[in-house]
Amino acid sequence: MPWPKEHKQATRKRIVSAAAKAFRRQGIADVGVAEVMQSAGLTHGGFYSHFDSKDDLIAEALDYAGAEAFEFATKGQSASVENTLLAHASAYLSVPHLTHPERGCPIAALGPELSRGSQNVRRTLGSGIRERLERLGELDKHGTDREAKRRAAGVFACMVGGMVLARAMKESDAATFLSDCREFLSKALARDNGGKETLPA
Amino acid sequence: MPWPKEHKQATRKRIVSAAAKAFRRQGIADVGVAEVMQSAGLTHGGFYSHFDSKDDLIAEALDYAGAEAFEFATKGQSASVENTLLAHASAYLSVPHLTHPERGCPIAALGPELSRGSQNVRRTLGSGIRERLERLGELDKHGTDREAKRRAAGVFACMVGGMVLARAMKESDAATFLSDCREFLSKALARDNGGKETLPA
DNA sequence: TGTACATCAGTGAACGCGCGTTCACTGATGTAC
DNA sequence: TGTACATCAGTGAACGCGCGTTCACTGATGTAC
Repeated sequence: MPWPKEHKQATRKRIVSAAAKAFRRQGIADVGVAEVMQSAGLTHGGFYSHFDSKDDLIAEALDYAGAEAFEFATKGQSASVENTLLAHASAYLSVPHLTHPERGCPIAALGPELSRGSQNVRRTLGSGIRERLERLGELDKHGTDREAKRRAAGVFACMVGGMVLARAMKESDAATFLSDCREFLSKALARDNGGKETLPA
Repeated sequence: MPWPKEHKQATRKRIVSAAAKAFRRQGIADVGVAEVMQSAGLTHGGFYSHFDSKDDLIAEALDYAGAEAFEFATKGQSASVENTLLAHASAYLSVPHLTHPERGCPIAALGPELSRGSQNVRRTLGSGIRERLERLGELDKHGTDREAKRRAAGVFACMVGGMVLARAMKESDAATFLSDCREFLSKALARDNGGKETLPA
């Protein structure tokens, strides 16, 4: 082997990372293979020695972005607050996430575009969402499993829709809107937990 | 005037309607001017006597789609239920809406793509959302104005995100997920209204 | 230790294609006489 | 009432461009001797 075995793997990861960032910032259709490769410090010709098609890259970038976004949301939580469902949602419905789609949730940035994608992309998308819903469910185990599942669904929907809407607004309206969404969830969740989920203002 | 004055106006409306449908079904980037014109029964050459650019069409189609979707959601409400915020949200978070993006909410179908659009598109999008939030606020006037505004924000977020997520899932999971979202909102809203907002199962 | 070599990651020109847009034109229409 | 005409909605060929993809190649690398 003339090259160290980790070398190609590292390059591939650089491409996926660059794609995950560019797709979330500009949309998948508006980012070409050449642009991704340039962001990774390469030329476009080499792309097909790493991936079979742009579509393969999309699926892999989606996986990568999902993991990155989860990390981003976890880091964004106030240290003073315990790791609850509401804390997670509040970190998601935040101004840093609003202004940095390229590091944020791929569903908020690309959801409908991904839903219209290939079978391969849709599969990745579907299992990513299922996993995310399970994790959210684990953060809030009050009541029956079915109740926890419903809560996770409603909160996740509010997170994604809140971010999609906030990014669709004038920037001056967006921060207030996000704050309204957080407050709404705070009250909705407080109902089931006797107020335990309420965040400090 | 060699042609009846309503003729060109009617043709223009046919183009806008075809675009509004095609964009929501396939995404804006995947629908060409030629395809829209063909759907309207015309050839692509005539497009620029109606619009300055594809971008102008996008903004107009967005307006058209928003109005159409509101009508769609209003018609979808069960006749037995009074026209409340929850009833509106339940009609939105429905299987017909899930399976017919081409007649549904343009934000659920195209939100992020529109947010990345031109200034013109963003302006239309922003004012459409503000108007929608106001209408939702009018459906539920309990508590202070500020509380009603928060409720409208949270519910709208849950509607949009719920639909985006449901469409991103396997079809077999989507209906249950939508039902979970409706239930979540039902409980969240019941809290403020002493149960008045609860829908029959 | 030094050198010739095989490997293969990455290069860059080229391809076919579909897009948004332009433009010279055609032909259906209501009007003037 | 019938006909010649001006108008302009709609046609379809053509354009430049950027895309995803292919492919013959280059040159940096670890290995064999």
